[in-house]
Amino acid sequence: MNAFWLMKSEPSAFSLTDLKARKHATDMWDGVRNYQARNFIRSMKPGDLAFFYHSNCEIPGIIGVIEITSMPYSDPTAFDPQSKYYDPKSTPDNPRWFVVDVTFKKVFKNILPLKEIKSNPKIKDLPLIQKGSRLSVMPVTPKEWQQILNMAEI
DNA sequence: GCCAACGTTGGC
DNA sequence: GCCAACGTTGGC
Repeated sequence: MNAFWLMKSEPSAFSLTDLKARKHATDMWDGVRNYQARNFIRSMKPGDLAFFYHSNCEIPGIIGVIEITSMPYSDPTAFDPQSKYYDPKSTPDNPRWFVVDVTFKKVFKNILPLKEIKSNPKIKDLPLIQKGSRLSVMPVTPKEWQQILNMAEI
C-alpha cells in the first residue's frame, strides 16, 4: 500500500520544471533539516506519490505530481562542509538527515493555488493549511489526494 | 520587504 | 529544564 505526501520547494531554488529536466527526470530531495519532516522522509517507500508544492513565490500552490523512487538514505549534503546543508553533527556512521530520490510524474495544466486549497472544506485538515504550519514534507490522506487531483484537473 | 509563527541554540 | 535570543519559513 503506497502512501501520499506533499513536498514543498521554492521554485527559485528547485522547481518541478527543474526536476523534469534532470537525467531520468530524477533527483535527490536533499536539505530537509527539520526532525518532523525527516521522520516522514524516513517512512517513505518507492512507489509513494507526492504533490510538488511551490512555496515563497508569486502564486504558491501545488504544481504537479512526483514519485518516490528510492528507499530513504543518508543525506550526503550533511557531510559536505562546502554545502549550505552541512551539519557536522551528522556523520556517515550516525546520520541525522535523510533523502529520497524523486521522479517527475506530471505537471498540472494550471497551478492549484493555495487560496483554492484553503477554500475547500473537504481538505481543511491538510497540515499545509494549519495555522503556523511550516512543515516542508507532510502526509496526505488518500481522500485528500483524490480531492486535490479533482480540483487540479477541472 | 514585512512580519507572524516556529524551531533551535545556549546561558544559566 | 527554562527561556530569551536568534535564525528561518513562507504568505502576503
